[in-house]
Amino acid sequence: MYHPRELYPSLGSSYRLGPPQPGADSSFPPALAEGYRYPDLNSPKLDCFLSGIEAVPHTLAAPPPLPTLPPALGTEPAPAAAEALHSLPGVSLSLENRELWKEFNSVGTEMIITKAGRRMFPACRVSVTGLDPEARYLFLLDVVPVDGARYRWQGQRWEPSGKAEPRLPDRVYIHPDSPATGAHWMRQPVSFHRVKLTNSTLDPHGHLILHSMHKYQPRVHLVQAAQLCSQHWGGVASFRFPETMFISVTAYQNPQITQLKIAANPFAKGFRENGRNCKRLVPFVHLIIHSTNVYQSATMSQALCLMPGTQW
DNA sequence: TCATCTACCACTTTTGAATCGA
DNA sequence: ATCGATTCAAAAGTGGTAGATG
Repeated sequence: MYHPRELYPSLGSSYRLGPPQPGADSSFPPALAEGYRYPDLNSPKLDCFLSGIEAVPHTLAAPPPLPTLPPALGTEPAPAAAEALHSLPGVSLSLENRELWKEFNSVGTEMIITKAGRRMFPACRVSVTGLDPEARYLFLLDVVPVDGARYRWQGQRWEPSGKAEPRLPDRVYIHPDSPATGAHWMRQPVSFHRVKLTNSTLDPHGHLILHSMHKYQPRVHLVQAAQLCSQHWGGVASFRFPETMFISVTAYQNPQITQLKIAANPFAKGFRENGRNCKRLVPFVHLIIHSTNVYQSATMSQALCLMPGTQW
């Protein structure tokens, strides 16, 4: 498996999202840095959806609805950080591959969904601090609609094009390490790269079911509990990161997203250079791939925007 | 006619079993 | 007998594309 550090050595090992420390880089506002906690997400509600564990061990029934999310992709300011009613005091989450997400979000992230299930790229990868090293926790991820609209690619940008499809039965992905001790979760970043998205409403594999051409927001939930089916919860905290919003598609609409995926995803190397599959790869992206120095001096989106005479 | 979806392709990475040597 | 390193084939994950679908 790959790691952002391997893809972008210049970015370092993590991207702090917590409130800036004195003297630290203050380019990230605290509200954005903190993620977001949902005030009405509490233990009893989570208890009900965790009772749905059946044949698919890592997929659950619907989580409770959460407060209104920003309606636009990457254009709204981050919500102010809010403490959950039954939160885990002192616990904070940071998005490890935040810079990569920001690159995609600046263009308008799209995620392919297929009948068989498709992984997310970038994947949600988070670091957690403030857990009780001895206590046991569950790490969950779900994806919820951002608004009530269906979207259409209009050649240059995404625009609402009608009412959203009826909301599908929500599913929750449980990180396979769950339950594990706080020490385990804090030891290294927690990756949800195995999460798969599908548009099959009858999906039997436990993938997260989405509508195509709709805008979604991943959420990460942390639950203190000794077992998956525990009836006793020590606390719950939920987080979302605005830069991880995306529009689900069955085929990429924005060519810039295609180029970013090809450039950043190791599995798409076959489309980068040489070989049959490099037809659509533009020259400047070749430059980005082959020259670490070029990428270090400009972000991917900057490079794409600066590409002279490039037709997308 | 058009937008969207599906199946298949070639390519790359990941995974795990088998093998070997210390 | 055990352990770690290496090798290799199969499985899984990519975007592109042609054709199907509504």
